[in-house]
Amino acid sequence: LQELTIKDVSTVAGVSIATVSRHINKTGKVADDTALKIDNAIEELNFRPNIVGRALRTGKTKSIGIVIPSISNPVFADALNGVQLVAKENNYITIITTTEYNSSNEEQVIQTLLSNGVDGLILTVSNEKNNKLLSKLDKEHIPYVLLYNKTDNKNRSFVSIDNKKASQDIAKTLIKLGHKKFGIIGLPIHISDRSLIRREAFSNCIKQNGLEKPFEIDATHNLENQLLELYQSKKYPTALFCSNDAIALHVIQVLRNLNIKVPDDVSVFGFDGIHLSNFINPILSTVMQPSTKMGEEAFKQLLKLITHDGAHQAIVLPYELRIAETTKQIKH
Amino acid sequence: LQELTIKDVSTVAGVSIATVSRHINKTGKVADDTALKIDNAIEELNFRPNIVGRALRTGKTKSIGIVIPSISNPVFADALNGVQLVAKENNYITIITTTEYNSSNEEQVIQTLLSNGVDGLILTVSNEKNNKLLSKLDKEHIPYVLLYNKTDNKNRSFVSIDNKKASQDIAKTLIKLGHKKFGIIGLPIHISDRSLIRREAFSNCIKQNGLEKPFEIDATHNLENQLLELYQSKKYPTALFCSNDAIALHVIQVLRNLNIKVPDDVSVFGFDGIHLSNFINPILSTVMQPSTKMGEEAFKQLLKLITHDGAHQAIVLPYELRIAETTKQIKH
DNA sequence: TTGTACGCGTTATCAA
DNA sequence: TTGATAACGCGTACAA
Repeated sequence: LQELTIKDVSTVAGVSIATVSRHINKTGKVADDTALKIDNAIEELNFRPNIVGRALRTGKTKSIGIVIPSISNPVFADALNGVQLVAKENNYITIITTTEYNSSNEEQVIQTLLSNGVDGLILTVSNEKNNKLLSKLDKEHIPYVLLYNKTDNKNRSFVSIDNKKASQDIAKTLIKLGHKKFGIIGLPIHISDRSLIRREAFSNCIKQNGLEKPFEIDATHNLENQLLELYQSKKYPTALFCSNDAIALHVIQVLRNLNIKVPDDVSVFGFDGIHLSNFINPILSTVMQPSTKMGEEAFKQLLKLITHDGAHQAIVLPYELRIAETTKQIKH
Repeated sequence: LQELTIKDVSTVAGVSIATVSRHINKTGKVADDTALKIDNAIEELNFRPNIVGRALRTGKTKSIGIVIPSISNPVFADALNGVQLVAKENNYITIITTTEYNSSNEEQVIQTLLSNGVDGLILTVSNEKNNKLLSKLDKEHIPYVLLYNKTDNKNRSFVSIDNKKASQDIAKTLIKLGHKKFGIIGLPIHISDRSLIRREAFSNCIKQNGLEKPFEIDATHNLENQLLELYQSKKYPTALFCSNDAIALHVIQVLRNLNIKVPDDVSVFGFDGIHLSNFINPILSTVMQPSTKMGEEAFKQLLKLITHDGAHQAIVLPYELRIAETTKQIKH
């Protein structure tokens, strides 16, 4: 694939490879006429420097590794877009790996990325706390930024929204609409620590308002049957908080199949603000995370860490509560 | 990031680097006890070979480059998943780049990928015909597989469905439902040759059935106003063919804002079969492409090309016509 | 301002 | 079965 080297360029231009290298990298002075000769040679041969050789020599690959649960979830796709946008501007390429929501894949993909010599990592891990892998990265001084994960560790950087506050906002909104019985549909902790944070913040807010502790459903385990069972009982929740939009869309479809009307019979709240939640009918009430912006910020912070001109940072971006059509004042 | 080398391993194991390399790559005989010593050293140091050094030496990076219009469109995200699945099995990493539907970005991202020494490419280009870049790749014998693009060139490999037949199927379905006036909403040729193929196949099928040539709308140009204008006239189409699902979802939302009922007033057909088209209400009638499978097949074919044990292949996968809830028999 | 020569980590050839 | 060493393409210290 890569036949030409700077040797070829130097031959055609009639100069040494050192001069060619200097001109390409704009390090050191090169006479105007030799610069021209080199440019012509590069043009003529259609030469592009071999990044592998450069990487071996410099110890930098100008690539970053990304670890996310899945590409298919639009939240992460949007974040990837943000990362790519800024990465491209800075001449970095991105190597994307996914864990498919299986945390035991995290180690392997990170090892693969490190082995490929990435200059840094952007990670969304299942669980930030007591994470052996992150500790290992810390110990080896490998630059990384957490995306969506939050941490209290001052020696780690992360980009996130305030999940706790957003979840409380949702609880308050639903309470204000007159709801008294709640359900939470989320992911287990070994899959997503964000889900746990959202669940607890929501649940605590409900309880602090003197209302009954929400019923909890694990979305990974036979969702349809669980919903069916729940709604066959008389005392079913009138409001459901889903810990992400993908779950919310799925829940709404299941309810529709069960002939339970949203929002007339049940209000549903999501979390993420994926574009398509805006296209469904009724439009989903949700928390709009600035995913693209989050990806951009994650890369910018990572770049600071890589180039050593930045300390660790907790970047918390604003969110927007979108109260749309899947939530409604309760009937009395 | 990568401090340890096989030199360190050889020191700890008390053998030469050549033996370590042989053992790691299972090339050449290594005595059982020295193999054990090497394994222990690798374990103890937590050594992983430096892929950059290996790549420089072997000329193979075990990486492939992917060029798609966008990560945010779930069609491509699903295809990426398929590629990653098989790539991972074969110890290849994937470098993903996007053109953001701007064909002038194609050259730059491909150059970047080649410069990074990828062993091959998977491409979805805006327009396969008269594509200078593809000709250049052909000339330089760079292995690549087209994904979603179709080609008549026997010296190129591609993975696709039969867009023409699928579009005819849609036309026939709508005709059978009694529709007589049609609209097509698509992308211009410089953005997507698939859109053109679908449009023409649909249009020709309509005309061959003695019906009026469909009205055409460019989705990239002020969609809302165009639809508003169209539906203010009396003779508006009762059936709209959108050349992909993303457009269809957008169109449905615009119609909803204009208070035009789908499917009661207008039938809408999409194309792609993204997961979320199944979650909207009404459920979208569309062509289900096996995107994940298509990604898998693209990688498998690329691997054959890379390892030289395969000829070029036209891989056409079956699709499924999903006649769901956005299409309806016309009122008389 | 330019050129020579070394080394980054690895694999592969050759000799032992 | 093992070890010494050249080479991959590049950047850079040093010499000119």
